[in-house]
Amino acid sequence: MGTRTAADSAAPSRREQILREAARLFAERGFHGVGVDEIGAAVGISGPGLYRHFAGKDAMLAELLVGISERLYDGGRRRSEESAAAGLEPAAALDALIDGHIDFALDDRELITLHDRELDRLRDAERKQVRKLQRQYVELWVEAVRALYPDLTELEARVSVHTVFGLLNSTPHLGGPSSMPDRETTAALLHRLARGALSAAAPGAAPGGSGATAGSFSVAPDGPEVALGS
Amino acid sequence: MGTRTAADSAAPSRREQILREAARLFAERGFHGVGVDEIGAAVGISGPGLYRHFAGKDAMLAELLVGISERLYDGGRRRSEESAAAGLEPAAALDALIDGHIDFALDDRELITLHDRELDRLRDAERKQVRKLQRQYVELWVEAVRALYPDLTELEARVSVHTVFGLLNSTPHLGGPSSMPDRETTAALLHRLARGALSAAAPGAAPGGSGATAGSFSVAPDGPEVALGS
DNA sequence: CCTCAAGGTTAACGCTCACTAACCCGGCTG
DNA sequence: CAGCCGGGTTAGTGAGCGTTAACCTTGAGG
Repeated sequence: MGTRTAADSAAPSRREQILREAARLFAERGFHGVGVDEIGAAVGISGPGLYRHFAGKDAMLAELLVGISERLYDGGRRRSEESAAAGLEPAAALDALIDGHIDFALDDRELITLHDRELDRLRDAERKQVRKLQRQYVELWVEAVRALYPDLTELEARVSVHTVFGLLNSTPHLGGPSSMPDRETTAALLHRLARGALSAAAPGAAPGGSGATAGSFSVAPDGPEVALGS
Repeated sequence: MGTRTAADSAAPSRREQILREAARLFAERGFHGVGVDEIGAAVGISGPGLYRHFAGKDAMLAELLVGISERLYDGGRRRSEESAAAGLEPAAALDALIDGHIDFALDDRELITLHDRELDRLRDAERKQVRKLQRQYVELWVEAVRALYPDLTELEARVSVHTVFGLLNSTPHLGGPSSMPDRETTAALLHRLARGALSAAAPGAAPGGSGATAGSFSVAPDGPEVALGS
């Protein structure tokens, strides 16, 4: 391993600078669409100078993707543990997960893009590592969702969680800030969308956990509330 | 362009065979990750034989992407027009759009993957064409959504539609049929999730944002009673 | 039978691009 | 001052790959 763990956050430290620029370029034009010379140029050095910091182009991608998955999973686990420790109700625990993911999706849109676009360019070892972290992250969500909506089957919960990831991860497609409300408003909207989707996942048409906390569902002041009964 | 319109559906006609295999391979390993020799091998001919049918590798991708966007938009427009002609209520019109998109997402998962992964590999002309079709398709949805939820601002509706696309288009990430219910069940679940998300888009109560109590976010209790299927 | 076109084949070319080799230089440290 | 070493540099190399060239086969038509 490198002698350097990712501890220094104060100084951008070249290495991190390279990673940041590489992430941006990879997300913009794809892993194969970016040459090492470009990455070098983006940080002021030229071409093969990168090999003083990384074993190769693949290594950069690997470090990026593993880092992303770790950040996502660790963040999710931390939040889940905090929720459990604080004895929060299931709805609040799920909200914490959602907010964490939204922060990530809004702050690191490029990483989101990379994460599900270039996974298969990795070597077997690293790809398995990333997949494992992804599975664990999904597991956190599935547990949180099923705690709130116990009527969901395992499979339904899993599919729902995946699609909600798709929903939240669509931020890169939203275009520049010109076509998006300000950050806080967007985050709130994303949160409502995600919660709305999950609350409708149960086939019974009666969303809302029958569990301990069925209470907190109040809303829709001017809700359209279509009586859709055809 | 080609003298051949897409009329012959009876005979796979080599050309379409090539397109189908190319789509599969591109989706699997990315445009740059697939060589022409592989595409040729997939249809039983080898390498440069493809150039009897296409001007180049780019041309295959272009035809695929333009075809996808056209199919999506045309299908959506047809359904919208039918809904309007039949005098259906807004909810039913939106349901029609959702079902159309779900059919597409379930039947042509690879095309979905290509559609938002390799768009930037196109020449300016074709990329603009695809983007235009995409915009028009989004417009259909935005109109349908706002007809049903008039309280949504234009921006909110647009963002919500994009995220719902992200939700529906996440089917490729769901893994094989082993990790998915049967088609009909999955379609119904996706429909509920999409409707649930959209029904929660309107800013209900406190946009307290990140914060505070999670409960204030929640969602209309009786969400979409999906009138699906029949 | 000759021709012609459609649809293949293999060989080769040329370019891009990741990576290596060889060299260089400034700043610590002994 | 010597000497190492981290971090650059430029030139070169070799593989991969899209594309072209030249040639071959088959079947239909006058």
